[in-house]
Amino acid sequence: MGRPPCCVKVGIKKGPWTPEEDITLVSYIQEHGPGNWRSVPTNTGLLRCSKSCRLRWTNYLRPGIKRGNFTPHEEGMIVHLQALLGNKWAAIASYLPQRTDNDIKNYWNTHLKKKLRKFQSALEPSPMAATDEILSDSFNVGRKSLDFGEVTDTGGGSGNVKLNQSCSSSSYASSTENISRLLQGWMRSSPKINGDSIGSSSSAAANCDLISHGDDQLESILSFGNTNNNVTMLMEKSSSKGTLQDSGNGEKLNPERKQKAGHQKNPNININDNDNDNDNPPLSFLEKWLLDESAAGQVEDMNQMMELSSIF
DNA sequence: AAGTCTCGCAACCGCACATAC
DNA sequence: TGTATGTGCGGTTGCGAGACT
Repeated sequence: MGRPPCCVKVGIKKGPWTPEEDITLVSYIQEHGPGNWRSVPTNTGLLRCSKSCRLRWTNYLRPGIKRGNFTPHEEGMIVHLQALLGNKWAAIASYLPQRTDNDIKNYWNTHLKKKLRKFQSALEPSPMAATDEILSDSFNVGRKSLDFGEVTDTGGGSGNVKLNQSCSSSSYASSTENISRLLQGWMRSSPKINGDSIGSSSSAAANCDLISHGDDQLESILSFGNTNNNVTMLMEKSSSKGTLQDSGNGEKLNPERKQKAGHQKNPNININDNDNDNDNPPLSFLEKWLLDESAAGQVEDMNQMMELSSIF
């Protein structure tokens, strides 16, 4: 017996959300909090299915969502994490609390994947390599940093880069941003809504406690791209608290799915709060590695980049 | 100026997983 | 134990805007 649809399709509205629908949804969530999505359409009168309401909230209306340009540092983190975790967008998004998995997924598919592919073909020109493409592209292997968008070296040897992208929010996006902004105060004053907590430095890394690993750990991570996405190697070295378990046979890796009690999105957040109530818990090795400007912000080492991009 | 093409993003779809009964 | 239900996730699609011819 197949799983029934999440909602009766008849009379369900599809397509883009209107500002009025957004306001209705936000007002309801302000009053009742996120969750119990099944009841949202009936209680609000929205002609949307529950999944659509949840998606609209988590991907667009949820407070704290950052839209627009991805910074070079964010790009670097995404590249690293994608090489490390594969297409586990929710897990990757847990490291970028202001970005949604959908945003990251879209950005990867439309920008980063393309650029990494070009980068790889520039480094490993095959007989069939599209030479014209390489020549015409602004990508330059000899440059100090990857050309993610229009990256300009600010000089001074600092390694800082400026990113000039032409991303722009639509006027409608602006209106929903305003809706989100209206919610900021509510989020601050209301009891913690675990699934939507943002800005915490604790994240999925809390699940894979990699603190206190040495250079060999880094070596494992860096060579990850050549291991057919088998996380076992990495996790073998982690402590017993590690909950990322990938048998290398496609078994679900995402720690969120192991922590769905209470129907919380991103349960990784605050997952170790019982151990340490400090608002700024020590960064795990992985987090330190990811947040390290020299590693994630500019990707200086071309050989390292080769390994990361070898998954393509 | 008009038609066509390309690209980016919001939203949808189907499946997987957890839980309640 | 099996079924129903709720939710999360990743892949894909379709539309609109801008670029191009």
